[in-house]
Amino acid sequence: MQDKRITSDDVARLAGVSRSAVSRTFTPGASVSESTRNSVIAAARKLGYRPNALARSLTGQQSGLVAVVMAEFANPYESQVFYALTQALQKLDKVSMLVTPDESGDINNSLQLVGAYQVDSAIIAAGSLSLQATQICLTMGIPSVLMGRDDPFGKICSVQTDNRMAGRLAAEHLVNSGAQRPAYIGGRPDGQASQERKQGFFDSLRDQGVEPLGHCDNPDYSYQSGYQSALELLQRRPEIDSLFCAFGAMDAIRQQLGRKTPQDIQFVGADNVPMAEWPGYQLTTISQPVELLAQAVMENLEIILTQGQAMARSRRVAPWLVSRATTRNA
Amino acid sequence: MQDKRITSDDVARLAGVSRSAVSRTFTPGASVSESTRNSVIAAARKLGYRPNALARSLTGQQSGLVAVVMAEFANPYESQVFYALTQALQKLDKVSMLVTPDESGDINNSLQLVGAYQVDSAIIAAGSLSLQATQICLTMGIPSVLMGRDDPFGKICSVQTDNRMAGRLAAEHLVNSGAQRPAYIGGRPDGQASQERKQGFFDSLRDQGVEPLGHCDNPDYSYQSGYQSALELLQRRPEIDSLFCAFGAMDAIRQQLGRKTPQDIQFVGADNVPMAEWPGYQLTTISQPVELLAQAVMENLEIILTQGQAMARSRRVAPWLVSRATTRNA
DNA sequence: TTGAAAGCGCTACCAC
DNA sequence: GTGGTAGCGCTTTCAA
Repeated sequence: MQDKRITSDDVARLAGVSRSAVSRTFTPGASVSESTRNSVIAAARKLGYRPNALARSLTGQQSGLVAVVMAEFANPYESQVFYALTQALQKLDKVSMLVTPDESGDINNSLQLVGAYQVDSAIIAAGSLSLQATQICLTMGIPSVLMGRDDPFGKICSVQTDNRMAGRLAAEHLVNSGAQRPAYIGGRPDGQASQERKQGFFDSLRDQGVEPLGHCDNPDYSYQSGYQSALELLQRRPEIDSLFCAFGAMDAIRQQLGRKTPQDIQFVGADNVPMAEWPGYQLTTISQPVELLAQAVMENLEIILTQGQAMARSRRVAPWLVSRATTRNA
Repeated sequence: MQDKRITSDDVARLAGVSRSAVSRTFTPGASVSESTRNSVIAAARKLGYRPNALARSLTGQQSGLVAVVMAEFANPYESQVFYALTQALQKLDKVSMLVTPDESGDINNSLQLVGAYQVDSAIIAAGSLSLQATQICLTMGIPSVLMGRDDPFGKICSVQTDNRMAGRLAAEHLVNSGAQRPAYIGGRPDGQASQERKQGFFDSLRDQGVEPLGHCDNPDYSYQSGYQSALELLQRRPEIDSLFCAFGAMDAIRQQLGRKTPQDIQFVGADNVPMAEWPGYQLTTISQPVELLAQAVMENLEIILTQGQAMARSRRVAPWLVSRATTRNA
């Protein structure tokens, strides 16, 4: 119920020391005598004192604020990533600030806004917006890490899933399960991740002596668009017996075309979204190693902040196969 | 590429005015002459200046930071809410800070952390954790708004969906569609929202002369638990011909029990999650009016901040029926 | 090890 | 309407 904010001055007075002493007590690795430290801690606890992070950052310290730029939250994968990032940051006593484009789809205003909060760094995971966001962060002088794609200009480091490996894992699983005529339905044709997945998938198939039967992209990686793409592809090539794809495509084939799994067709999902393990789905998927990605981002952030933007290297995180019964109960 | 941060001093110098003039230019409703304002704006633009929000908040201004306390992101409804809140805050030049419990499920440390950032207020939507969070925010002196439940102590205001109305809408829809033996599968037995929904549902049924056939709760409102509950209920009362429930229950009945819709059984979903409109589902649902809820929260925040915690009143936001083809294509 | 004092960038108050 | 100045809470020299 304390109405007034407790300042270091209050603590100092109660502890009978100077403000400097209080500050030192809360500065890791500063030089304070045991007795001083103890009385300060005691006074601080009694008063419920916490250093004002805003005031601290004004003295040249890091603010502890990290911007997370994301354009999409509809896809559960995105929100999972955001949650994981926030958790990881919290563990380092940092705080995430979500930055989203405004209604017109523009990211600039929002970035300007959080820029005013002196964020130490930015994590850019905004899909199609990421290039623009990267540019803006660079000109604002905010050290940044990209997620989910490379920086085509090679200016900043990135963290992403090893998509080729994801493709290979999917291919191996399908072939091991007896697939003979596999196909791929991917995301945006211009999406780096989708391209890499496809490449890994096809490479591995050929290595195993299986000829991939076809592939198609879906314009925006949405459920609907995957649904459509799958219908078209399967109408063109009805002999396809297995697919590496996302949920939309799978539902289309099972529901619209009435194909049964695994008798008629087999699937590996491209995203280990929570839905994949629901009783109705039980879909074998390639995991998106969200926590590991977040961890890798934290490590790069650390490097960037202490040694500079140039010292951080891009990183790939290995996904793995999550094997589940592929049959639907219906 | 500018490396040094631009301060109001820089702008003042370039514009040939004082720091005060710069400050006034960026203070809505301050008194500056047109000519001064213009030259300041020009200089600021040229330098890429934005007032430092952290420094500003040190002068007694509001920080513009708002904590959003949430315990769950797995449920797409939660992340939708967070996104909507962030967007709404951004529109008011405010920034959201997500606060989540740490790995041990404790919210205190996280709250302490963001408390150090002098948040102006907190939005508490943490389900089962919200009572604890509310308590902590109160003792830290952070004005708060609850989402999705009432404060049992009546200390702070809340914003929530009108759950009784949701229940009534569902009942009317089912009866209009010819339902005779409806049942309800809800969330946590202790959950206020679920209880209210049930009450509205049953009241409306009785008003229409239809006797509800049964109901059950599911312990944690998860997909799995709804799935189980539905199987049990339907085994006990196989004559049930319609349900107001969530996804898990619906999938269980269609897939596990093989009941067809709408011939064998009809559904109204309790959440208008994105999935509801997927081609595979096309489920009629009660909307969760997320944007309106966010808007209502903003309005309460405004009241709290300007007139004090006590002046804000709890608010109910009306949901509506989203009617879709209830048949699955399969 | 300690305290006094300067200063981070900003706004508010005060004379002009 | 305008500029000087004090001060927000903190960390960090610098003497002691």
